[in-house]
Amino acid sequence: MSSSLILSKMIRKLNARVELNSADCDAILALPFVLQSYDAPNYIAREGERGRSVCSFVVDGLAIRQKLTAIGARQIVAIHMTGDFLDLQDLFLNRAAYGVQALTHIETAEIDRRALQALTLERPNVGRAMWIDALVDASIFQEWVVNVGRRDARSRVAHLLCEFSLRMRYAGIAEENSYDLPMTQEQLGDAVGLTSVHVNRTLKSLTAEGLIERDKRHIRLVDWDRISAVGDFDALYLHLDQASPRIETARAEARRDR
Amino acid sequence: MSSSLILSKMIRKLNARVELNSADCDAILALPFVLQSYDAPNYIAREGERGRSVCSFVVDGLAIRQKLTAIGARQIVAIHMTGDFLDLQDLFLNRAAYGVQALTHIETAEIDRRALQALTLERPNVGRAMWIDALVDASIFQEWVVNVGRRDARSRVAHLLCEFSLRMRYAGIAEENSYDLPMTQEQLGDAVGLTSVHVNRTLKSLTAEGLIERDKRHIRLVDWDRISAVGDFDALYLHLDQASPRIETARAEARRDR
DNA sequence: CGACTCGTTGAGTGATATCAAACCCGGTGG
DNA sequence: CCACCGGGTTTGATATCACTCAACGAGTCG
Repeated sequence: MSSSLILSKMIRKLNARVELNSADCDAILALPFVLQSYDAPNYIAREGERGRSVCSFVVDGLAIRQKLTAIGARQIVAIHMTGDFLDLQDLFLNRAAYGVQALTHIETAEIDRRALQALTLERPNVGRAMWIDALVDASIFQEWVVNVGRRDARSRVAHLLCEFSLRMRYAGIAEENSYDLPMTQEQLGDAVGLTSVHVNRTLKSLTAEGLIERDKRHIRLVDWDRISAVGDFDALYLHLDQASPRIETARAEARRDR
Repeated sequence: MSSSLILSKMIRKLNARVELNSADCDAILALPFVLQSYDAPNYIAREGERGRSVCSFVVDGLAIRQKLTAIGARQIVAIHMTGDFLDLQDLFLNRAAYGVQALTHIETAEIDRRALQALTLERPNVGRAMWIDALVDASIFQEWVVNVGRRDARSRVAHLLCEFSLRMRYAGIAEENSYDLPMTQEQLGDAVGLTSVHVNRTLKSLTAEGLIERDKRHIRLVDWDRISAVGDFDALYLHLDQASPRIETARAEARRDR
C-alpha cells in the first residue's frame, strides 16, 4: 500500500467529521509515519509506558485497550477498529495508563506524536475532527461504565453486540446486522465484566430465544428491535450523526457524481 | 465575585496544564459568559439535549454526570468539582448523551460554546490545556469501567474514596486524607454499581478494620497505604503530574516570591 | 408533633462466580 | 490417514457475593 494511500484513509476519516480544505489535506499527507503490523496477542503499547513517540492510526484490524487489576483480573475498556486512532487517548498525556493489545493481525500507521499534536493544535479543521473523535471515544467509555455498572448479564452482552454491529458497519467491515467477532468468550467477558462461562450461557440463551444466530465467531442479529431492547441500546452515545467514514464516503461519492 | 476573577480561576486551571502567554489570557478574559447557580438535585444539562449553547466551568460546588437505564437504574459516570469543566465532554458534540445534575449548590460560569470552541481551536496553548483536561476526564472514565467491571465491593468503594481524596485535595477543597463527601450512600452506590444497602455494609466494614473513619459525611482515610491497597488504587490514571491547579498555584507563588 | 430522608440492620433470595469435566475442531507430526 | 494436542466452547454442580425486602432509628424541616 502506498504511503499516500494510507494517510488518505486518515483524511477520509477526519473529513467525515469536519470538511477539510486542501491545505489541511496537504498537512496530513506530510505527516511522518511508519507502517507497522502486529500479530494477535502482542502489545502495541504497555500500561505505564512513558513518552511514546508515536500515535497509531488503525489501517486494518482490531485492538483492545485494557487494564489488569491487582488480583490479576483483566478489564477491557475499549475496542478499536479500522479507522480509529489507537491511542488518541494518550496523545497529550505523558504516560499511558492502559495497555493496548492486538486482537487480530493489525496494520497501523504510527504517526510521529509531536507532528500529530502540532497538526491538531494548529489546524482548526483537523483539530475539531480530532476532538470529535476523542469525545466519541470518551462517550463510549461512559456508556461502558453504565453497561457494566447497572445492567444484568443479558443486557450487557446484547448491548455490546449492538454496539459492535453499528461500529463495524460504519467502519465498513461488516454488513447490516451481521459480522465476524474475533474475540473469545473470555475476552467478551473481560469487556462486559462477566466470566467466560457466564458469557457462554448468556449467548446460548440469546440464541435460544431467536435474538441472535451464531456460527463459530460469526454473529447475526436476527431482530434488531428486540435485541436492542434487551440491550437497552440507544445509539445516541455513538454520535453517528457526527458523520462516520462510511456515510461520508457515500455522501462524497454522491457529490462527485453530480 | 467580579467577572475577571471568575475567568482568572479558569486561567489558573489551564495555566497549570500548559503555560499560557498574555495573549492567551486576554483571549480567555474576553470570553462571553454568565454566572449561574443551581441547587442540589437540579439538572444542569439533560440527556439527549441538543445544541446547548454554553459550556460550564465549575467555580464552586459538585455535580454528577449520569445516565438512566431502561429499568430505571441510575449509573453515575463522573463527578465534577471546582475547577472542572462540566460538559467538556460535549463541547464538540451535537447532542449530550448524559445528564448533568447538581450534587450540592453549585456555581458555574456558563461560557458561550462557540467562543470556547474557537478559543480551543485557535490558540495552541489553550487547546493543549483543554485536550489534557478532556483526556484526563476520559482516563477516569476508563478507570471507572475497570472499577465497576472487575473489582469487588470493598475495592470499588475504597478505590472511589481514594480517588476523591486526591482529586479534592488537588482541587483545593480538602485536606490531606480527609474530606467532606456530599453524597448519600445511594449516590455512592450509583457511582460504583452497588446497592445503597451494600455500600453501607461495605463502609462499615472498612471502618471496623480501621481503614477509614466516618463522622456523618466526613471521611478520613486513616492509612493511605492500606486503603489504597484494598482499593487497588494507582494514581497514574489521574495524571496529576500533568500539573493540577493546587500544585501549580504553589509553584507560581514560589516564583512570585523570588 | 408528623412527615420525610438517610442510615443501619436482619433475613432470605438470586444472579453470577467457581470448579471441574467433557467436547469440539483445527493443526501437527508420525 | 490417523493419533494426538491444545485452545476454545459447552455443560453440570456448588458456592458466594451482592440484591431484595422489610423494619427501625436518627436527624431535620415545616
